[in-house]
Amino acid sequence: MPDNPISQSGQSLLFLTDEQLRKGIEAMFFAYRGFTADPDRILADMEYGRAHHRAIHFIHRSPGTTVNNLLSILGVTKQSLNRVLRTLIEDGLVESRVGKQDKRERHLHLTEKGAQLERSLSDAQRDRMRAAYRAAGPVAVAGFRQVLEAMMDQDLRRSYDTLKDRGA
Amino acid sequence: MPDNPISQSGQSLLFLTDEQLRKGIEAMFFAYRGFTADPDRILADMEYGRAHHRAIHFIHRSPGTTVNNLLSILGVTKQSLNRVLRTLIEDGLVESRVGKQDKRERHLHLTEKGAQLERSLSDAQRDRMRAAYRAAGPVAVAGFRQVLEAMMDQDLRRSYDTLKDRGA
DNA sequence: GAGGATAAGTCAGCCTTGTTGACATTCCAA
DNA sequence: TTGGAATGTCAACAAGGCTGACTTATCCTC
Repeated sequence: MPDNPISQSGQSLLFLTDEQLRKGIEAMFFAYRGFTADPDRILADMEYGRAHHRAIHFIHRSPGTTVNNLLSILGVTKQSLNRVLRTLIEDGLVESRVGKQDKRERHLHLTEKGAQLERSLSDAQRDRMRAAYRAAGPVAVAGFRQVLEAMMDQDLRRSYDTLKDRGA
Repeated sequence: MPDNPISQSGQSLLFLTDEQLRKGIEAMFFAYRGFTADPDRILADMEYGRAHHRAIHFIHRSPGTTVNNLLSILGVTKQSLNRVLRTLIEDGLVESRVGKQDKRERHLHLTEKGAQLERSLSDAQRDRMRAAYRAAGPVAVAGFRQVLEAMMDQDLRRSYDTLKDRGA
C-alpha cells in the first residue's frame, strides 16, 4: 500500500501529506501578514519602517546589547542596521553608550521616548496575539510554539532560546 | 488578586501573560526567517526574489487565476505584481491567456519550466515544514494551524479558506 | 449606440531595506 | 608595537514595495 499515509508503526501520518504541508505553508504566509499589520500601520504614519520596529524590539528586550549582538539576532549587515540605528539615535529614541570594559563596543538603550514607541508597537502586536491565543486555547498555543521552534534555523534557535531564558 | 493570572472560571490563563505573548511574537519572527530561508537560497542564484516565489506559488495553486485575483491574494499593487509577472512571462515560466468569457481578463498558468521551478522551491520549503511537523507531532500541528488562522486578518482568512477548500 | 465601469498594462518617480566593497578609527591583546 | 577585532561611514546598487497618471480593450447598462 504505497499511497496509504499510515506509518509502519500504525500511527497516522495524515498531517505529513504534501497537501497538509502546503496548507501550513500558506497559513504561515497569511498569518505573518496579520502579525506585522498593526505595527506597520503605526509606523507608516512616522518616518519609520519594519526594520526600525525590529531594532527597537530587541533593544527593549536586551537593554545594553551591543551592535554586533543585535546584528546577529536581526541577520542583516551592519550597514543596514547602522542606517536604522543612526536615525533612531538622531531622533532621540535610542541611546548609544560607549562600553566600559571594552570601549570599542556601543551599548544600546531605549530612551523614554523610544520606550514609549516600543510600548505602542508591542501593545498593538500583543493585542492581536492575545486574541489569537485566546481563540485557539492553551493546548493549541503550546503546539504553535513547538512547531515554530522546530522551524527555526539552529543559530536562530539559539538566539531565541537565549532571549527566552533571560525573561523567564 | 489582581496579579494572579487565573480567570474567574478557574481556568489557567498563564498562556496569556505578556511574557508568553512576547515569546510567541519572537517565535514568529525567528521561525519566519527559517520558513523563507530555503527558497531564498534557491532564488538568490537566479535573477528572482521572494516576490517571484509568491506569484509562482499561487499561480500553481490556482491555475488560470486572473491578475486581479492574484493581486488581492498577494496584497500588493498591480504595478508591483506586473513587474514580477512581466519577467516571469518573458522568461517563459508563466503563460498569460486571454479570457474566453471576458476578454479583458488574463488567465495565468505555469509553463513546464515554471512548474519545474515551483517544484524545486516548494520541495525545499516542504522539507523544512515536514521536519518541523514530524518533530512536533500531530497535536502540535493542529494547534499551530489554529493559532495561525486566528492571527489572520478577516479578508486574508477568506482567501486562505478558499484556497484551502479547493484542494481538500 | 453612448458612456461609464472594469481589467490589465505601462511609465515615471519615490521610499525602505537589503546588499557589496572600500576605508578610517579605536582599542585590546599577543 | 603590531595585528586583528569592533565599530562606523561613504558610495553605489538592487529588489520590491508605493503613488499617480494614463492608455487600451472590453464589457455592461441605460
